[in-house]
Amino acid sequence: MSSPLQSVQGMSDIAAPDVRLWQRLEEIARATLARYGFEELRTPIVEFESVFTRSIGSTTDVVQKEMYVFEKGGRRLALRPEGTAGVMRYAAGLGPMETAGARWFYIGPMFRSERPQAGRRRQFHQCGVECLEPPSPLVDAEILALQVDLLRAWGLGECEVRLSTRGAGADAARVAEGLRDALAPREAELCEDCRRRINENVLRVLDCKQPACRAVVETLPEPTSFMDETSRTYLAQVAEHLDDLQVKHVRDPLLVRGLDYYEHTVWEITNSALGAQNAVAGGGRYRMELGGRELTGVGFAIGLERVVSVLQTLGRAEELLVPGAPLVWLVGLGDAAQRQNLSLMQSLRTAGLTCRMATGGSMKSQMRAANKAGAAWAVIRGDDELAGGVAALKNMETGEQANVPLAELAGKLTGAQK
RNA sequence: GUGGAUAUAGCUCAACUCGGUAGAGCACCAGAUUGUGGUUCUGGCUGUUGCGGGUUCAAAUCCCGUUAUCCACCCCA
Repeated sequence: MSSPLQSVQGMSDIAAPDVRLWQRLEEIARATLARYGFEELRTPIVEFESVFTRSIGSTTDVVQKEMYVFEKGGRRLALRPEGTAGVMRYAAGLGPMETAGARWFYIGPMFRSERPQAGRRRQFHQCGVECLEPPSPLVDAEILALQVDLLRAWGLGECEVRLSTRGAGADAARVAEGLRDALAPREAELCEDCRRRINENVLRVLDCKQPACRAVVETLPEPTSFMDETSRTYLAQVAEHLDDLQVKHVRDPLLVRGLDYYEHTVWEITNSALGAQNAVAGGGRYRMELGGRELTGVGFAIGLERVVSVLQTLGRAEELLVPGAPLVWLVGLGDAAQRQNLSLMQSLRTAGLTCRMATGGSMKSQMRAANKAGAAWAVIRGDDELAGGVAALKNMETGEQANVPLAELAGKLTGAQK
């Protein structure tokens, strides 16, 4: 029986101290993305189901078995399983002039009903970008370089960029047909799944891990060999620009991306610090039709849980955190002092200080609380101090203590903070 | 969705194999001549053994179910 105290499977709370790392990662992301000219776009978490089925593809696993779908007021709604579809739904409602040079980014939760494991949650978080500028190898390279730049800014170590192309226009159909023809005589050698994939989604066969299937795949012609010259040239230019930008990458002709809307350049970034789910990020160029408008763009998504996981494995999470402001702890002896400390605490906060107090307990227990909270200063007041219009200010690190006139207290503390 | 492992105090774990109503460390709280934290010493508190059912005189322990967690497959970030 599920307890009302448990969170839903695969959906976890992010509490302190971890949440501080998340905040820092988001802060770094916003600063980095701003330098590339991206504006944040906050789209709803719930969309009409069709927004996803039409763009991601109704035969993909993400849509078929992983999407949270429900009905409300006779409408089929879904929790977003990824970010691009919602952004494109927004873009499709704008005029061509407004989308022409659009650069948007998003950070937020996504939902896929998969079995949780290392690096996989049912509610997970992605940071992604969408760039709707006219297709160009220059833009693709820039976006990929941005992604690598961001991963570096977060402090991830070695990441491997695998690059490929889906081909443009009719190429996708030609590749599928070419692969089917090549596979047809060898169907008997393939696993059950792959025999099904030949018709449903032939690219998936390339991705199969079964030894028998791999053996067959290795003898196949490269998918790019079925493509038009322009697709191959486009990929070569992207690779050249990446070299110019000193972004290391490897060609991986077998790279398959799961969503239907990709065309042209696609890539995936993996990190060896992760377990089986070693993809930390992915991206590519895409095209989709929504509401009678055709939209093309290039974008990426980064799995934040996986970034956090890499940083923790590498032991680099700690160094990302910036220390908080010094804490001032007010200690009061007796009801009168406690009451006046409440007001004093507020005025210190108005002066910009970070303050707390305990509402009860002996002086000893209040001092213990101050120490436990990591306070830098203790402001101590009892009857003597109240009568003298002073407070005893104690440096919790050195143990030094001196009486300070109330009027000078805030100035002294803010001065000590520098 | 499939498979394997796991679930005991706030945390990390012991007791389970060979049933006899749960222990340790850390943490927490309080004291150590009455207004001072961190170290030390002394004392104290803590559990529907995940949940539900079954077998038994007796279940943390054996059996079934269920929920969650971890890991892998599938797929993806």
